[in-house]
Amino acid sequence: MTVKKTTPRGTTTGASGGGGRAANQRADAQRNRARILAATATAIRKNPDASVGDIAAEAGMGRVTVYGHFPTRAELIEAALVDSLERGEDVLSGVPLDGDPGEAFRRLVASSWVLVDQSRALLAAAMKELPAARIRELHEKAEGRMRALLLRGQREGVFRVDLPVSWLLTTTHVVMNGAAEEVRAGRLDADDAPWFIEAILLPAFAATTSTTTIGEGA
Amino acid sequence: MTVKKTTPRGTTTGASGGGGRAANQRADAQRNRARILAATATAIRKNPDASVGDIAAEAGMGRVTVYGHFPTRAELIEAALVDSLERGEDVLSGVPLDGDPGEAFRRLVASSWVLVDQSRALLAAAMKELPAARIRELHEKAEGRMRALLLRGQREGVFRVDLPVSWLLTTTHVVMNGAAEEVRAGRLDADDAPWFIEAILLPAFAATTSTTTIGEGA
DNA sequence: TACAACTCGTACACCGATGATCGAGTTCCG
DNA sequence: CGGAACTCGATCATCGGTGTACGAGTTGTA
Repeated sequence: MTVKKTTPRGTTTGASGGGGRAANQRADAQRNRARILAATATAIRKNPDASVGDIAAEAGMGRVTVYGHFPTRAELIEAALVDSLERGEDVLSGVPLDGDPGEAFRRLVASSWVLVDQSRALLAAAMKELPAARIRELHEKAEGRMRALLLRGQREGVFRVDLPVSWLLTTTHVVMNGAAEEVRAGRLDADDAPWFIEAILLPAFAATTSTTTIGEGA
Repeated sequence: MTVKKTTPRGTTTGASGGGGRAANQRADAQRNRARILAATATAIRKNPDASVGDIAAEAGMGRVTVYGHFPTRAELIEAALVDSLERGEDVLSGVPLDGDPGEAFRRLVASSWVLVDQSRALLAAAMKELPAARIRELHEKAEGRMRALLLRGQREGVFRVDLPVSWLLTTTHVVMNGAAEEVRAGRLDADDAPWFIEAILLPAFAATTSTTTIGEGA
């Protein structure tokens, strides 16, 4: 009777309850787990649908070893996304959101931009592998923060109220992603991106004070 | 010695020179070709990476028949995109672009929106299959039109000049795509979309009346 | 009407990715 | 130090998609 050899411990550990991190793993196993997660992010960034083999190569280890940590490709992608999002939370939670909504928005966008640029490929990959509900669930916190800020801006008369917050939110996402794409394509310098994004979003979201609209319909 | 049976005639007909359309095809073959193209669009819309089998099923015909018209999956996707783009050209070329740039832009966006909504999935699929250069080449005409309009708007002082036209163009694309995505997700009514798009883009692109540009180079 | 064009189904070879298994080597950790 | 945990490479079965081949049936067109 031979005992199971491969498969460390952690993987996703049941998960059910709270975020019970890796229980009793050996130190180097944890290190490898981290390396796999990092490799996943970069591999996916290079090629949106990289295989587990590609990822393993990127991490500099055997394909089976990766399977030892994550039973399926889907769980691997999810873990990588979760990791990336958690890391992002650490940054975003430090951004002060009080004071002028416009200024706060600007700060939040500047910080978010970097994160979006890093993990959007991962997110795209995850969208193919995971149910949409799970994706939304993971974004909940970051999205809630931005939504709350936009809402406050509306209440204080700084942001326009003739458009629903959901659309402002979508626009924000979309413009940031567009900037990321332009950077990736080499058509935009990464350092200029935050300014380009602000330059679009701030006037677009500004409360219509003295009707600076161009065409003016209705 | 049996003669080749399958494979109609047309496919892409050498192509080299001009756009020599289907030469001597039987009437029903042409009809089927059109059906395949349409099915490709709808199938891809349902599932971004639908197989040739899926497409054939959508068209209500055998998989081999599809291969009879298009030798490879890539050529099928390309043909579908070309067809979709040509159809779009017919619409877009009818939009009057003279007069106030803001108004013209609004008209162009409204017309483009529908087309984007219809063929963006196809475009996404094509991006995975075709070289980026080919994609750009196919968009050349539509993109050129929009670019020229934006440029005129800048020259006439209606659109801001502190951002490059390329970025305005990207923003336009991205916002329209975002709207399409929201519609697909059921979070936005298709009829409202054009207004939502304008509402964002027009103030975002408007010339900064009080010239307080922040970055302002050169 | 008769031929050629076209369609259809089945079947096959090929490829790449997934996920499991085994056996042996290596490394951590008590 | 010694056993357990972990890594590694090779191998295998499986699955799904692509593209090809054949043979027979069906339909447009001269």
